[in-house]
Amino acid sequence: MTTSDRARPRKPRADGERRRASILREAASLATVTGLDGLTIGGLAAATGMSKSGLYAHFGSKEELQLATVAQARRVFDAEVFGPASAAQPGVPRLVALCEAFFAHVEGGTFPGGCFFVGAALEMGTRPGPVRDSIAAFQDELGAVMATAVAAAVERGELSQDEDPQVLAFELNALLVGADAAFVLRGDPAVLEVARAVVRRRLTSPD
Amino acid sequence: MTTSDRARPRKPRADGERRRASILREAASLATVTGLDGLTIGGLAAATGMSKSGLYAHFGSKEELQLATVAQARRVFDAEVFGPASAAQPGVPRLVALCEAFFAHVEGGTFPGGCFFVGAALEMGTRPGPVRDSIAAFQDELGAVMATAVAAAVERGELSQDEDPQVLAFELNALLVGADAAFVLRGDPAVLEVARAVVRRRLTSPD
DNA sequence: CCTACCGATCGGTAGG
DNA sequence: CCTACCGATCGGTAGG
Repeated sequence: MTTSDRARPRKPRADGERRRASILREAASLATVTGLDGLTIGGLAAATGMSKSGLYAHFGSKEELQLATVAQARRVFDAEVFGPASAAQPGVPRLVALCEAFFAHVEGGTFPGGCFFVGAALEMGTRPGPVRDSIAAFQDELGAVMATAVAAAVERGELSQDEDPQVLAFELNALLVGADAAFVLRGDPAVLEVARAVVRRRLTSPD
Repeated sequence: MTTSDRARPRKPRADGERRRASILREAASLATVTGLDGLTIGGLAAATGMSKSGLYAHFGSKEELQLATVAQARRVFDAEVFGPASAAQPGVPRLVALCEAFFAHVEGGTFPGGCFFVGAALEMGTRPGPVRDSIAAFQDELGAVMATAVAAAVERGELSQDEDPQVLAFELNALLVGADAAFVLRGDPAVLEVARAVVRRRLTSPD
């Protein structure tokens, strides 16, 4: 608490924040190709035109960089998937919007390697630590959002009373993961069209 | 074609073949944790008690090692999944057997990182080359096996005439991939039980 | 944020 | 199959 704390109240390191954000956008993209572990300080330095030690000034260690990259990917997912979904009516419309937004997110090429969290889940699943925990926390949230939307749909009579929220959430999640994996491997948007049709039929015809 | 070719017709380098096979079993296991790219000559040497140059004597290059590792994983998948499936009756029984064998393969812990090909598809999808091609070829085969079994089930009247083999094959594949991803991340067999129930319901109740 | 550097490990080779 | 080695790159640090 020095006097200088109040002397310059505006834009404290605003450039540094912007720089950090642009580094993390690059990091999240890179990680969908190389993996979170294959994301290298030197490689990221080259991609951003910085020196390695410049990156260490921002992130301190590789693990901190990985965690910041996961947080960045989460912000992107919020903006491109959760956002559009929460704008839709609760119940089936929200479930459909969530899946459609996911497919658009994957197809739109935000990340070259498809959904960040699908790749990260497979890569980090067997590697205990804070990075894996942050991926698992995201998956828990996604599952909870889906299960909540399913429960709302059941309450509104849009889905059968027999529908188990956890089970249908698993089914839908699997369709997203399966579509992402197939699209990344083939690069063919047709698989996303198939996935869209399956989601719509599953949510709009009788169980 | 020298005389020695016929002088020792039995067990030509049988020890070398056995050694190679045991190296590849270790390589396939390791790769489900580290990834095919994170599979390192030095790391595999340490895991097998060999020197790095000993591995180069067997495989020549890292890419050759990766291709041989994919081939090994394929042999395991044949033995543990395709084998049991082909022993079942064509149609729905074979589809169910294929999925059940897959879940048992994942749950049984053959590989610490779950299904080799799920992780490999996500990892190699954005990295063109012969290794990715071999992964894609496997996925094509799995899809074809499933679509063929669906078509047989439709012909036998076990599934609705409206069922599109390609679409249902995609659905089932997604359930396998989604179950593998969730099981690897959580380590909880309960997700496989959910997946089994979904598969059975999808294949035994009216569409 | 930089240059310059550290020990460790990478894929791969020489020579046996 | 081994030891011994190559240049390149890894994560990270010193000092500015």
